Amino acid sequence: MSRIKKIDDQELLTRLFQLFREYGFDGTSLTQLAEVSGLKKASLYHRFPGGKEQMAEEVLAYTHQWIEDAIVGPIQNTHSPSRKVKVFSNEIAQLYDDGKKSCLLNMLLSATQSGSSFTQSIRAAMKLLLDALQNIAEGAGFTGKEAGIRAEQVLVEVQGALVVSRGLGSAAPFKRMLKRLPGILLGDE
Amino acid sequence: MSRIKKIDDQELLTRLFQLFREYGFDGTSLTQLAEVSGLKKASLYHRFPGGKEQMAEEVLAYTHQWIEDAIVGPIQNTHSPSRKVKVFSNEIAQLYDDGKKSCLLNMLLSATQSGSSFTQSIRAAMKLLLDALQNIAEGAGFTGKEAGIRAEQVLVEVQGALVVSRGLGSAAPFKRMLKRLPGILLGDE
DNA sequence: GTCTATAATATGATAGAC
DNA sequence: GTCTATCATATTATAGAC
Repeated sequence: MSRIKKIDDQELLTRLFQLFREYGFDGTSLTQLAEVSGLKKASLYHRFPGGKEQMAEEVLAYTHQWIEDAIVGPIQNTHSPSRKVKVFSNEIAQLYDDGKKSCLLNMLLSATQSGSSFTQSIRAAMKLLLDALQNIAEGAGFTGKEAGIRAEQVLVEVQGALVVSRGLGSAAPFKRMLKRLPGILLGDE
Repeated sequence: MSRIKKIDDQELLTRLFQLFREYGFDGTSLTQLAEVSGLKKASLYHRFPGGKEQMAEEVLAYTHQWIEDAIVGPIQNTHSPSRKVKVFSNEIAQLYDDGKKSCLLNMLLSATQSGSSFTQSIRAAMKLLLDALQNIAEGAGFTGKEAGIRAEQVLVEVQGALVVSRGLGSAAPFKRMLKRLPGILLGDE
């Protein structure tokens, strides 16, 4: 009971991710992080010598990877623009549990330690999403510039719908937002 | 130097508001709250016997009042729908400093203590905003139901633009969002 | 109404055994 | 790689003087 990992890196990051995205950086304590991971604090420090800040950074890196694997890749491998929109919608509906769960990027944006490296990672993740969305709009016939603006509008709608749905305690705004996405990205208003 | 207030209630709440909206509930400490208010911790507890939680609650109540005074009222006293949109846009552009500052409602949505009364106040504030926005859309000729949906979309766009603008470190998404508002509320797409 | 002083607890973090 | 035990500090909060 010592030289083998009680929990593998991916499962560990998944658990930490869930805490950070629910309570944010300052709202999440080491005690909580230890509880959900099934590890003692000292063991967490063995895995993350940089402490809580490193945990959040790695969770952000993990999220970046998730965007590439679940969004960017599948969209690239899909030909029809309208099916690309479906791929995107389905993935975020699952990730955010139909608007009931919040976005890690928004939650970590508030962090007190935010002066550090979170800012970069959040920006990079958003840009990754914007690129994928712009790809869709360009496939639908929009010029690069116009496609970029529509991609931005979609990211705005997604983030906003998450805030409003949680604020109102209703999944309805998130679901209505999903219905607007094809019109924005494919231009069929 | 004892029986008179060093800082009046309104100015005090304004200072606390700025802290909570920048760092959120868990990210804001009593030390910080004491610093910005110019009061010692014990004095803060004299003004807010319920401690930090009461401070946040009263800041939320103060925000509710602000919405009524700066948004709901002026919109009711404006006749042209297109001018109502301008009133709304100008007020939020100022409140959020063109997208550089975050929304208190979003920040307190994350609070650990959120199980308590924040949830209600946040919901009430959002509903107040939705009513004002729906008023605009109805004035522009939309039916109650359609006006409600457009009001919701505007709230979503505002909240989302704040997240994206802060995430990307650019005011551009917020400004582009402002330009979309007339089209959504007045229907001139 | 504000202050100094202090308490009680929680927090992020480390030392060292196994 | 994980654990128990512990530390130093920061946090929320209170007592009591002026």
